[in-house]
Amino acid sequence: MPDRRPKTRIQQKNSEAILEAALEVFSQAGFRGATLDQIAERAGLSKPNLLYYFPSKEAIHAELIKGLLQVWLDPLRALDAAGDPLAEILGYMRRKLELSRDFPRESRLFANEMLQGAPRVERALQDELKPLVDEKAAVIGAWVKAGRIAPVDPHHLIFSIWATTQHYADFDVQVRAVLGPGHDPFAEAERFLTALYTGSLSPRG
Amino acid sequence: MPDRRPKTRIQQKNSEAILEAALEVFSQAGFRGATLDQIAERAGLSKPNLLYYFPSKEAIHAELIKGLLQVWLDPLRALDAAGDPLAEILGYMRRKLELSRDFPRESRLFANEMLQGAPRVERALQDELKPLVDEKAAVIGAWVKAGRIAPVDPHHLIFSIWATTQHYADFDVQVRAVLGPGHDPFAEAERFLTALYTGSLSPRG
DNA sequence: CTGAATTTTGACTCAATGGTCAATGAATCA
DNA sequence: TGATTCATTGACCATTGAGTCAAAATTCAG
Repeated sequence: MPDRRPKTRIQQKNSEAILEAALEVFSQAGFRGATLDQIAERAGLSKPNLLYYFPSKEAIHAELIKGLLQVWLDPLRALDAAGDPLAEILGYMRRKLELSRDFPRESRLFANEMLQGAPRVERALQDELKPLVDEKAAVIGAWVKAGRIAPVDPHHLIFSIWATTQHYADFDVQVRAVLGPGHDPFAEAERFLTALYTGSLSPRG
Repeated sequence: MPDRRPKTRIQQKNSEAILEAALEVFSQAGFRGATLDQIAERAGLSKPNLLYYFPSKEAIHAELIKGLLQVWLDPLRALDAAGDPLAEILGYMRRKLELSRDFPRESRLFANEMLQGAPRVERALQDELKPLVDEKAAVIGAWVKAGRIAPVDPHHLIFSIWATTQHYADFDVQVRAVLGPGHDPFAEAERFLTALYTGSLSPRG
């Protein structure tokens, strides 16, 4: 069995192909909806060969999920208490929206996990997500207290940024069905959300 | 085989029990993740008995989906061009949030469907959702043009209401994990979203 | 070039799952 | 009460899907 760190070129290449294929399939069908055959086919491997690289379906999924939360949280980590409040929050929104645009499959994988009740990430939510969000919510809370932005609940402000940005990845079909052709949902979303938060957060609102 | 309209008391009762159980299971596990055994068990029936009432797993799911879009769109239909702009939009947000609170399983069922690429509702999105949204977007657009609310993209305003309200049903686990105990997410959300849209939509923003 | 290590696969197993069916057990109604 | 329809189920079946394994093919180091 190959080690965690792929050693040979072949292992490197095939592991990547498997994860890429698995991301595609899991994000679209959910964990139970995905089959190893689908993943193997998309990766250009036979099923037994796929199982030579990963011990189980669970393992592939776990590997995919592992990095996910980190990437998802990075933009929030970058929110700087020393910066300009509105600019920081808008910057966070923008980075999150870019994630949705550039990694929609990752977003859907995560959404699937949440819908299923987060059985495989609940721990991580408690141990990593909550502390970070609490920390940044405190930063925002301080801005509010100092009168530098309008009074809002920091936690729910963060939720609203998550919700609005991820919506464009997770509900992509719906968004496009409603807008019709000739639209760039993400570009429009950036303009709209900038206006939304600017209007709402400016002090003395 | 029983007709569409249940005739006897027994058919009435069992059909309902099946749909109720199926909603529970489908919304949590997705279509492929759900099994007839799970549904049958939850409905208190044997699997063959369940299949006496519905011809297939597909049929149960279809029946569930059928009514869904209507219920989902009702709050938007109620948005009144003759009313006060801000009050109408806030009212819509509030009704949508109540749906999320009172029917989270329906919300998740719908979200599952969207994540999967909406294979079973794409037609309905085109034929029913889009026209209605376009109509109401035009109403909001007229309010903007009249200077009665701040200039915003009506379609994306509606998207943001969908996103923020459904988030509390679909990502319930995450919301609760982050907030910790002692919170009423929906009550807090109502306050936050009211402030968000009031601050952002008030004219001369 | 040769032997060892790595990679690939055909042929399996075993459990789960959607669905069928004939037979049995209730209701119901004349 | 007896005949007829409705409801329920145990025993199946076919397929799919996760995972195994020994053997074959390929790669690679010396």
